[in-house]
Amino acid sequence: MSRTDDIRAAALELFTGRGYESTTMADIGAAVGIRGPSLYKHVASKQDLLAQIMTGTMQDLMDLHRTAVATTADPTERLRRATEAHVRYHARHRLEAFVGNREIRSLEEPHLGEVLAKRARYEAGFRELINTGVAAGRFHVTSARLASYAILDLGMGVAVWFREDGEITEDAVVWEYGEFALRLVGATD
Amino acid sequence: MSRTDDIRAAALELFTGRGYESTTMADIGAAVGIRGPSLYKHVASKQDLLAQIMTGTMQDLMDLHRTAVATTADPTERLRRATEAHVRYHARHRLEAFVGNREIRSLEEPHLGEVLAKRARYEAGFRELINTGVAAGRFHVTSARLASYAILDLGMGVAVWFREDGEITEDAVVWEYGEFALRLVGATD
DNA sequence: CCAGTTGGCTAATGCTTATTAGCCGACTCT
DNA sequence: AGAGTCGGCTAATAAGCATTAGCCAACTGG
Repeated sequence: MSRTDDIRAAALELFTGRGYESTTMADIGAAVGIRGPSLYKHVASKQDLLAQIMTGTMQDLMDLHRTAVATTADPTERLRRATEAHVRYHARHRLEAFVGNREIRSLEEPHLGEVLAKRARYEAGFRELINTGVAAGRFHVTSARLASYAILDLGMGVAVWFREDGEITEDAVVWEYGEFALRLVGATD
Repeated sequence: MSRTDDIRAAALELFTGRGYESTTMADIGAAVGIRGPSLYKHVASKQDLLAQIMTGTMQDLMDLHRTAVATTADPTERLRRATEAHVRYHARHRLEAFVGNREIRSLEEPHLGEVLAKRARYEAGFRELINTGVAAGRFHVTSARLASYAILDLGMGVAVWFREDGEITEDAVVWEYGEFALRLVGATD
């Protein structure tokens, strides 16, 4: 763990707690025991710190989604695994996910476009999963788009309220939310 | 009342689009055709503008919730109506709801405490609704807390993606999300 | 043992910002 | 008409901020 990693971790925590705009380079420096200007010996800029968090988060989510969906063709099982991966990431990396969702407005080009494109593809993946299930007569929803929005939003919510030391474990949330997703789409098993 | 309301509306729109911290008084002034400093002839401060939005939003939500739940004792119907009110508010007043959720970090005391307290009571209302249904054997969930988080998060999501001129109408979202909520808690009707 | 690099520091630079002061024209009421 | 208020304006105030410049001590590798 290098100093640079410490800085990234401190920035992540501060961005989560008070937001990108309200976090100063001096704050980040103080969190790792140095002065604000010294940070520039390790990172390019404050904006770069944000960009790293955002692009890394979307990349991780995409990778997990692909892996989750790769090993079965059954619509119900695919949706369950995709939802579980989604929720598990939002519980386990709640700071990254929280910042990734909340601070898009502070991300500048060219990273903004990249992240938005990745996000659109991620959403499309869920919608397709649901559409396939509906076409196969396994899911029963009026609008696949609404259902996919709903499932994705559930995960984002997890990043907001989940606590590692809370009374609900990560596994409990993952399992229950997987169930919620299947109930949502009216899966017949 | 014209000017002051125009200013509040402009501030709401700008806070939604670029966030509280990134919105300047000059921006808000420009949106209503005057200079930044002139705003102080109508409002006390930028922070006051935010506080009005936040407290007003929570108050409206609480009122709607109480009304929705008042006219029936059936657990399923109560949860459906509460969810519909929740979702309808988030669709119809998406800017208020969006800012209300996203900018809590920028709200200062004493308004912060007030808003957090109201929000806690609002959440407790939903949890109680679900607990009652579970106790009556009408709902089937492992954790009422998880289910209430899930339903509330769905509404917040609506405020993010809903568009008045989109292809999905407010009524469609309200109805479908009401169904989602009942499916989520495994309501037996 | 010394040249170079690394990673700190303080001071300066060049903004941007909320808010206040103080001025003034236009309208209102008597 | 004239006193007062209303609602603009520009200029000043007093910060706060990201980033750069330039300095220096400690390590490091040959």
